[in-house]
Amino acid sequence: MTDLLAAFSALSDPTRFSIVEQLMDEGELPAGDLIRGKGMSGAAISRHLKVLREAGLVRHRAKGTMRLYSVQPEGLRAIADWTISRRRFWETSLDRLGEALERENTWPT
Amino acid sequence: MTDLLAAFSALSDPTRFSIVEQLMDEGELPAGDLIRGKGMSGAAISRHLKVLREAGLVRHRAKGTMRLYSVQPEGLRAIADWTISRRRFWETSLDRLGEALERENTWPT
DNA sequence: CCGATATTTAACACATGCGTTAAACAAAGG
DNA sequence: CCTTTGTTTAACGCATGTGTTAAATATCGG
Repeated sequence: MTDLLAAFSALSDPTRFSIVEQLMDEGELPAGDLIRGKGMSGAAISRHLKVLREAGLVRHRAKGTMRLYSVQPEGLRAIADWTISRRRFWETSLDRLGEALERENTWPT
Repeated sequence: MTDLLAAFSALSDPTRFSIVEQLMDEGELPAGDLIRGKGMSGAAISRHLKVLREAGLVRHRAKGTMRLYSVQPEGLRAIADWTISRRRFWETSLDRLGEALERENTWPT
């Protein structure tokens, strides 16, 4: 399976998507923090994290007995590159990419 | 399920992804054309097309007994919007969105 | 070394996904 | 009408995905 399809597959699950969003919003977090609030056993979350790791969307490093998870940009790049390469299909005359960017805060220079 | 997750889910299947790519490359096509070359029964492709329709990624119109399929921009927009909103995670200092765009051919004005 | 804490792996049950073939439908044309 | 062509739906079987609980691992601090 390509990187891109693996990324789509991994993100298509609501639990995994919310994990990625949480890591984007809160930065590096221990697995335990990702378990709390998801209404699911630690074992289930641990397996979701494995899927995200194998899709290249997150990475983790050991700190003592904890595993600190964070977003891995490479996996997202596969999606971003595809999206950009096909932008002609989602852009409209009144909604160019440049304007889409302006709806967001400007990136740091 | 949100539009975004439905789109990810629909595109995570290799057959469905290839259908969307083919429609992007070749434009509107009858279901029969999408069946040929996929090495799979028409019934299977028809069900894949239904999944893509329900995810808002393709649409179809009747022409005689044929169904002409094409890409539906709205579904792709969900992905594009999310990707752009999170671009900070896949951009790098040497690879800004603007430069990524320049790697592609310029969009029509 | 022992027990407590953090996380992953194993084994299992159940739901969903995807392909098949056969049947159903719909439009077109003789 | 009746048949042919194009496409979808139904019924089924098998593989994969996702959650559970229990057990395994690993690190830390006496």
